[in-house]
Amino acid sequence: MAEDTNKDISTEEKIRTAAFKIFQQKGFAGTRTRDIADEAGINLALLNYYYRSKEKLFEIVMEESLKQMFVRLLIVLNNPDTSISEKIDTAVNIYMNLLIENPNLPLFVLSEIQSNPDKFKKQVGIPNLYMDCIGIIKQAKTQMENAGIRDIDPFHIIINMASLTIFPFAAKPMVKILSKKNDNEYYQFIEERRRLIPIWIKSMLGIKK
Amino acid sequence: MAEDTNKDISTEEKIRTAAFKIFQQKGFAGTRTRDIADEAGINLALLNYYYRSKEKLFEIVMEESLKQMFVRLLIVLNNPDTSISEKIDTAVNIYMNLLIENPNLPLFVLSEIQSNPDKFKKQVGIPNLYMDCIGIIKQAKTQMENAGIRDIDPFHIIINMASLTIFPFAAKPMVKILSKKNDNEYYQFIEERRRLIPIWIKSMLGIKK
DNA sequence: TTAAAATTTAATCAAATGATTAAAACATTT
DNA sequence: AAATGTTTTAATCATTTGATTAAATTTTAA
Repeated sequence: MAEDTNKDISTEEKIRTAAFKIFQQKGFAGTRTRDIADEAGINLALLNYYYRSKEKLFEIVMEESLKQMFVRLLIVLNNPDTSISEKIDTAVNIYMNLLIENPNLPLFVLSEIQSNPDKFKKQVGIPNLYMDCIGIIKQAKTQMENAGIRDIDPFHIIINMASLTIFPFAAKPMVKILSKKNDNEYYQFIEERRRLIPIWIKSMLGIKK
Repeated sequence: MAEDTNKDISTEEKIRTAAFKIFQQKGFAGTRTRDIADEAGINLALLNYYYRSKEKLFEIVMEESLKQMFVRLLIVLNNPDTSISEKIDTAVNIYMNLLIENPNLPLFVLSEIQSNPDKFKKQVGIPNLYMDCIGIIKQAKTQMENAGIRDIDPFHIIINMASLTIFPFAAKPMVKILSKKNDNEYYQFIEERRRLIPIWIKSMLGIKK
């Protein structure tokens, strides 16, 4: 049962917020609508009154989660006025901020796709992403050639940035256990990475500064 | 329903194999014991006859999955007769092999821990891992100092290797969609990474060869 | 071959869970 | 205030699902 603050927050919004929290934590199959109702502090029937079904509510959470995963990033990467180096700095920073606020987000999205691959083939938003990605890759390629950067598929670089940034969040409990770090130390470790990842990526590319 | 081959494979083993496949794909909550029974081609009651409960069977799968995730790696990293450079090469290779055979393994382990963190705090095997990890870090530190490698927490390097290697598998469907690769092209991409990741890691460390 | 043990099956149970319903409480409009 | 529309509640339904049972079948041992 969540705290009963803020009467001014609508029931609909309370359910939405609770659904984000519980779905991202437990996944679709592991979430009971009663968990969401409890977390939101509302009667179970209200969930179906406002959102019709568990599936419908889940779709809203998933669609918004997918957007969060990509929208900010694509804006940065699509900006034609920034150099590769600047793109790397900004992209890592905004991703770090996103993940610090939503640590469960990537594992939620990825494992829902894994457990039900067909369902997400046609997921809204994804088709557009491909076109954007093509553009970025092309732009990166020419920029990299112009800067005399050693020949490498730019898609590897995007995956490397995502890997180095996202994985430590996806593996948070594992990382904490293996390194015997408490929450503060873990986030200190993350902040070190915020500084280091752009350096690493650039050293991979052979960029000096 | 799976193929009914090999009468010589015991029912117990058929259930075990099916449980690995389904649990790793769908997770604990998303798996119905009937799914496992169907996949194994056996009567549902046999699952409980041999393994007593869904939980018991899951624990076996999870324990073995955790072992797979670490055992091979720790043997490589703990070998005191190899240089950092050799350790990196071997570790990436064995992990790639593991992941190509079990692409769903990392996401399964990580998301089960995420959805039920308390349950795995005391998981067998994990406590020993910490001690091993300490040893590796220490050895790496002295080796890195001796080799004049720039000062960096060796734990970052371990996390970087894991990130660059594991993430593209955890995000396989995403990677395939975003890059419009079919399965062959995806695995070609993975094989490129098998070659590139050790190079990248070494370039992060300032190792030339 | 026969008796005992192990394995397998079909049928069923009980609890969990997504969803609905009808009535109650509350808010808004006239 | 009365009527009307909206939101909330408690109770209940129907399905799914993990587990059990008792009988049937197969295997093993004597």
